[in-house]
Amino acid sequence: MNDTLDALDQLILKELTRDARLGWSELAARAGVSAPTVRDRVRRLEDTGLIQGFVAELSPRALGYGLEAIVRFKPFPGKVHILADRIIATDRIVQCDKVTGEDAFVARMLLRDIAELDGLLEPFTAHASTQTAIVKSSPVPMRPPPLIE
Amino acid sequence: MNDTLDALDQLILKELTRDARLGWSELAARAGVSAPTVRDRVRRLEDTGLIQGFVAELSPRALGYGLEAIVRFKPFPGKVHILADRIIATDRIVQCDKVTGEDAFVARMLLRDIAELDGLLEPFTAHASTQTAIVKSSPVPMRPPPLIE
DNA sequence: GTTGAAAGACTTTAATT
DNA sequence: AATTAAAGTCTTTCAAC
Repeated sequence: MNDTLDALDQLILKELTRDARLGWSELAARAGVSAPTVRDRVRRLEDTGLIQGFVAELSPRALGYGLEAIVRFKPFPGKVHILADRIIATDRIVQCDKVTGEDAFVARMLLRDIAELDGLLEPFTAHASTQTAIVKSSPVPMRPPPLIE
Repeated sequence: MNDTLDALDQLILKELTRDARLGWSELAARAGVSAPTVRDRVRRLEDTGLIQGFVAELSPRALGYGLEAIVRFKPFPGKVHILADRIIATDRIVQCDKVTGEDAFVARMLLRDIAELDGLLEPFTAHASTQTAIVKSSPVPMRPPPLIE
């Protein structure tokens, strides 16, 4: 699965999870090795799938989404599949997991304001009951997994 | 809050949310403008806070985390603050939101295997009751917000 | 697996439209 | 606000250790 991360790999991952646009030479300087070396390491980390990709993170608030909600969906009998399809097709849902238990899906939904909530959930009323919680703050904004071997 | 995104901004954001390491010249070619122009746009998008940062995404599975759990915490009276502190200090919790309702915190936790669950929740038993759901799949892995103005 | 050096490609600045 | 051109810098390849 993963051939143990040495100190260099760990340093590279730490830097790239902070700033994915760091150049090879800057990364090399911080790591105390040559540019071709870090480039090689990163390519290997990508090839093994440990680095899944490099992405820009956008601010929902700056985009006009004033609210986030956590919505739990409890599917009606026989509706699990169509519910999943609807969730995937709803682009205001920016994250969703299928989980054990009665509330089969847990989703994160973006709202311009609270007035939008009813309308956004309406398409799901035929397929599931929902429970909604409004996000008041995010004590742990998405952060990288601890690096273990 | 945000001075409307024109077609160029939108294209740039779309590309950078797919590959944050794209070079200016490649981005410029895809957008049909010059390199200094895209560089300028991206700088402005960063300055306005719309682009929060560029990060490498790591694979929890490739790091040896075979399971993910969604844990809901219902704090005991007077324990909200210490609970929040413990959550923040737990690096296996890679995301946590404080939400409305009885289950004041909703967290995403990484587990090497199911045997770890009890031990990881044990430190919280003095401060909250918990409800745990195991992630079976992720129909919507974290994706960018829809771009609106 | 890592390095150093050279060629080539990219980025950045500044002047211009 | 975007472009061009030039200077500087970074990246990449490859031979060597």
